[in-house]
Amino acid sequence: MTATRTARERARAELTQEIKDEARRQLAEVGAHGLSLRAVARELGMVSSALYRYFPSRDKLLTELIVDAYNAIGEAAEQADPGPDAAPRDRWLAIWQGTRGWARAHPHEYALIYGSPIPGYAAPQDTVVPAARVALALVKVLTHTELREVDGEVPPELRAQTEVLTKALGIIAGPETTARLLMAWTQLFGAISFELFGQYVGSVDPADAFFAHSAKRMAEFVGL
Amino acid sequence: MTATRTARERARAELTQEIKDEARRQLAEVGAHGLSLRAVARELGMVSSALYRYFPSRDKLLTELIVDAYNAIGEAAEQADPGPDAAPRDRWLAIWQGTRGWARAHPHEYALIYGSPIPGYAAPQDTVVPAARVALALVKVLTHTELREVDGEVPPELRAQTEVLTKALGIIAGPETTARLLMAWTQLFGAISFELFGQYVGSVDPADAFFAHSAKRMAEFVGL
DNA sequence: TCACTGTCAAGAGCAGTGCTCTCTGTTTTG
DNA sequence: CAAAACAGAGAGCACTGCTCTTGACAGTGA
Repeated sequence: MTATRTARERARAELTQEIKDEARRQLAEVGAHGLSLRAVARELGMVSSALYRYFPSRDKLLTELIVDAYNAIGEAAEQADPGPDAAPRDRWLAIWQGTRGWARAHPHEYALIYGSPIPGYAAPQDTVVPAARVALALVKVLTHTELREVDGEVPPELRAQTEVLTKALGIIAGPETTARLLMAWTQLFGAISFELFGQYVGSVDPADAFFAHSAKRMAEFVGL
Repeated sequence: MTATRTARERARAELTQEIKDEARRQLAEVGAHGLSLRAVARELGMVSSALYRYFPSRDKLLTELIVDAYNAIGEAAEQADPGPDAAPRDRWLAIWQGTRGWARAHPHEYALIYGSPIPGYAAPQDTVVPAARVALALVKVLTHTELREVDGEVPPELRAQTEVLTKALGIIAGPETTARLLMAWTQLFGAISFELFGQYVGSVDPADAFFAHSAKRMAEFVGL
């Protein structure tokens, strides 16, 4: 019956989760490169070949970890947002801080999604939606908010791209604003990556003040 | 004699170079993670253990490749600069384009230096100076140029950091300008990373127009 | 109750890895 | 010319991802 079947499936789901947890733990210790199925199995008290019942390959396991990480950082961004009642600038800053906070708490998972792509590994379509969550959280702040209009010419090629984006996201904003939003998005993750990957060592280290300053300036920059 | 000694040493230097070249070739094919000493040795027609006469470990080889990559991208940036006779905005844009051009031509070497840090690998002091070359090229455009003064409060913590930087770099610029320069530097590499690491797929792809636009906006942003 | 079926873990094995060691042959040096 | 320094070869260790086969077990229909 379904009862027994679910019992089995529940055990399976639990072990799957345990494998991912242990893999995440190892990720934090040795990085994506050093993640070893055998070591995960060993830690879980099972033999390596048994893991292949749950994940067809090391890459598939990594893919799941990647999707989880995208969702986790996206959720962190969304959770940080105080909501539509707060001042837009405060929301913007909170989302930046929330995103950075998660990244600092999970540097190896962050590196997994925003670091060097894993060679021979193509991001499956599953990652597209979770990957956009942080950006969407930022976009949400701009909607139903009066934006200072930003001026500037946008070349036709870029204008076409921004128009596709505004349509897809359902935002009412000119090409220049959309382009600046993309720049802000780039700045956010550029700053986090530089901080986590050690590029700020020797210049802005610790980066707290600089990060908050950047968030503020980029808010102005997009017209918030 | 020095002649004979240089004969041996020259052979050694040549083989060292060949090893690095082959390693770079492999890097482009399989990435840093897949770089294999055995495969390099095989391709060079020698046995793996012989490589250890030239590089004490795989990590040391990687370190050399990293330093080389920093120097190469720095040189690309410097070469792209049309020099002090050109208009500052043109110089700025050219440096951005030159940096991006090198990165696109050597994505795996770029990933090596601006991607996820290699776990268990600490960047040696040797990388600090080469790592700053691109930033210095940008700074050079600002010196001896009349900057539009940019306004904005800078919190004391960040102000202290910018003051250390302006002293070290010998630039005459206020804290806000320096902070904005740091943001531009972050934007430059954030955009290149996003492009190479696939984050722009589905939004600004190809990124040529957006990149040029970003360069222009960031030039204005720093007061150029 | 009994045979059948699907699931699971275990173990051996393959081809590959970084790295160390010892051995032999060559080149350089005193 | 003998001694010392150096170069490469080869074997070997402990490890990796992954495949294939084998034996044990749980649930199901006759």
